[in-house]
Amino acid sequence: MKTCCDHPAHSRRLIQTPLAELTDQLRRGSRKITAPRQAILEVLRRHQHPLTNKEIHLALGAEECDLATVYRNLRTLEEMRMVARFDFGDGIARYELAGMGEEGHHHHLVCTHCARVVELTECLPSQMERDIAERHGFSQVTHRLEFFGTCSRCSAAPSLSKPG
Amino acid sequence: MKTCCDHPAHSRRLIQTPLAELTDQLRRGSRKITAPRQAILEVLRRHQHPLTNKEIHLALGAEECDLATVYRNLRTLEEMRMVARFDFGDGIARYELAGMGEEGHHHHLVCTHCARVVELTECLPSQMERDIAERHGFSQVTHRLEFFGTCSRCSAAPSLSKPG
DNA sequence: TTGCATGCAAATCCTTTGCATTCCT
DNA sequence: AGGAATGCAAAGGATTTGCATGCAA
Repeated sequence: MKTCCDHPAHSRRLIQTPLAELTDQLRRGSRKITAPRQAILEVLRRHQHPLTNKEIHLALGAEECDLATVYRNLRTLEEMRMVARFDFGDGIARYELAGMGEEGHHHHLVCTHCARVVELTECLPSQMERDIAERHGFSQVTHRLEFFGTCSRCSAAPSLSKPG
Repeated sequence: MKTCCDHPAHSRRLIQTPLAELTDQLRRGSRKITAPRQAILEVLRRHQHPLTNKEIHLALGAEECDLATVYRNLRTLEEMRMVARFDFGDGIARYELAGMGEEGHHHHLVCTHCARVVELTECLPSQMERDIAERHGFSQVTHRLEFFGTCSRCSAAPSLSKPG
């Protein structure tokens, strides 16, 4: 499988939306194209696996902006649906560049020992969400689904494994 | 449907494991039967829908113990699998008394406007988890699944709805 | 008796916010 | 120009932890 970056702990198919298209989305949302914003989008484009605010901030390197700006922008980008937020159960928000519509939707399998993350293509049976919405009179129903377990490396050497 | 308490925002089937059985589980886990511990279990038994640490602490009433003790106990109970922790995406842990084994496993449908919570009986296709585990060489795979949407009351009067 | 559990207070960590300033559009 | 975005510092809120004391086994 083609991997998104050097990080051996992650593997997923590449989306690689051109930066120009991302800035267009900002424009269409009446958001200003600022240096921090572009830098953050570049980081997300380079590392297409779930990143925390802190990790994004670190990855900015020379393009560094304030950590608060990272938080503010990720929130904005989430509202604009340009990024997707994931919850791995540790109380820390993680973000990924969102694919267009349905194509982008996916879930993860997370190793609870070494934090290795595998992107999954599987999802719920398509009618399940609709059934649940209808049965309980809810609208605009979405879901959050993540899998957790122990990866092969960690079951082999429980204490030796390190992320990456 | 039989409801677990007066709270109109929640409805679920009752489990009502006897307190004696719960304290037995503590004993089997070599945990001491203390007043705070029993009081917390009583609260969880009375309100069988997801509660935050703070809510549990409030519900203790006269049996009040320190909030830190609530946190410590919920963590312990989670490790012992006596309670299940849920993530509703707001960064606050919520707990429910766990049913025995498979029977207890369930998911929720949460209204993102008024926080109404509906317990669901639906779950993933039973082989899906096994397939994913096998395909990626993971063991002991579990999952977290929650649904979010707008309940009928909130779509009718978006701004008037209040929890409960 | 013996250590696990608790209370209290302080510390952590993630995240948000107020405000003056900067800078896209 | 004018409003949105940023930097900086401080605040907020959930959760954890150190330590002396208390209590179940």
